[in-house]
Amino acid sequence: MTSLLDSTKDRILAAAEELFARTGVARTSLRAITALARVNLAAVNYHFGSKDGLVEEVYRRRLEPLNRARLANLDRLEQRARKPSLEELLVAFMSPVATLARDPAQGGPTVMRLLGQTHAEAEEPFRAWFAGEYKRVLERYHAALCRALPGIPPEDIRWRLQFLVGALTYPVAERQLVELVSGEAIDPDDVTRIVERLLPFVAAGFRVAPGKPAKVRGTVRRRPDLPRKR
Amino acid sequence: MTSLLDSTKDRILAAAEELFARTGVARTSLRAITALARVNLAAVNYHFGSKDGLVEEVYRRRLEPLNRARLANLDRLEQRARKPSLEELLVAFMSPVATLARDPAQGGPTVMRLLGQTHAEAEEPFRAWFAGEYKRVLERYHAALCRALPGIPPEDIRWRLQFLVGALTYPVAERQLVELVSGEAIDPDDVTRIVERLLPFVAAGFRVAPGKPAKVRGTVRRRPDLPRKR
DNA sequence: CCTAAAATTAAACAGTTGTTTCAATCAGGC
DNA sequence: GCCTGATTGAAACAACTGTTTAATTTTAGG
Repeated sequence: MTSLLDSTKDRILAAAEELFARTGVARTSLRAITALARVNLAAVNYHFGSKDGLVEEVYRRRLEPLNRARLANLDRLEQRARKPSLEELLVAFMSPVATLARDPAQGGPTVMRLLGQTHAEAEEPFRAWFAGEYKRVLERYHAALCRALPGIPPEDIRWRLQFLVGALTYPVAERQLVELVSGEAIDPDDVTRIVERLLPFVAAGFRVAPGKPAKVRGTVRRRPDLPRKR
Repeated sequence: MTSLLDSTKDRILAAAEELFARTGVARTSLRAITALARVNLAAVNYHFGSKDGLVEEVYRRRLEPLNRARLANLDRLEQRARKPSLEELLVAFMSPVATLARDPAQGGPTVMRLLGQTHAEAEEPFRAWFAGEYKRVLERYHAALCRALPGIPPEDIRWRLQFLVGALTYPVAERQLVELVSGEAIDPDDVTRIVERLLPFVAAGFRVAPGKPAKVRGTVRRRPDLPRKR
């Protein structure tokens, strides 16, 4: 994975990405990173200024191409003659994730767990940048989806976009947990399969008429404080 | 939120939950917790043995009632005469989340971010317990959903359950980010609204015929390494 | 009221964290 | 060759981490 010819900077990025994805940013020390990269400890601060600088670079390296691809796909769909279908829009949004996971040079399967951690991990000011970029993408897709689904209120489409992101991010990022629960091991290349399975699911969800605010009655009963069995 | 009459143990749990949800376990120090709880530093190790012990207790306190409610709801549906509908099953699974978020005594809105962090944060051996409990719940719902949807292959239902969990967890846990992106502030009580909006979405997704393994062509183009503008 | 257990306190522990320093080494242009 | 700037190296820095100690206070039962 880490070629011996790679520069110090590249080796640090690769090692950091690997460890961030595996254990999270907070639990990963610079010493663990530099040891894995076979690089001097001070190299991180020299090349990236600080740990935060490294974190930002690690994430930016993966998120930028992802967002760029999503916007490029949308551009391509919109400059055609006929207006894009729901399925085309969903594929345009989801497929770059599969592509990233398929290409080792762009992070490969590892990058997916990294993406999942983004939401939980991100701290200011990196979070601000991330949210800004992300917002741009979601806004454009929201507009396009509204045109493709004139029958659905824009507010519902906004929520459904969030559902889509959740449904896409979770199984792809939490591979480990999903495997444990489902029993079956997940092939790294199967991010593509996940997207294929997800497509009809969310497409149907986007098209359906939104429910009127019915009451979803809660059902968690309070328990009197029983003596806890240990 | 933290009553002055609460015991030391309760105050620690409340403070820890608050900080874990806000910044994550790894980034939360015992000193930050004990300061917020207005309690001596050593109290954590005295009452919970270790930080890990505290973490486990914090999560267990919220996850146990959630899973218990989900199973109880399912029991109730299954011991009726007619077999439960898809919507009934989905409500049984989702509504406890809304109930927890509505009741401050059971964690209130804060607990939702905590749940979202569970997946990213959990470390062994706590992760093992969590995955085991979770698996039991998902297995039972999987079986029930298969009966309610005899036309859909069990494997697809398993995946769709994962999608459901993702779609439910993400917007509910990442309130902060969702707000930032969508512009509109989210009312804490609106976890109920989220569940209401999510219900028809996932119901339609569960019912639709699974797509055949069509190719979802990737669309992330590699870029030659342009000089990075700084 | 006395006493034994439970709970709280302040202080120190050893280990790890990100960062800095400064000398040593490397690279390429003249 | 030599020199200048970029890079690497080993060591130390202060700040912070979870945990432990031992003395003290509080609590409850006879």
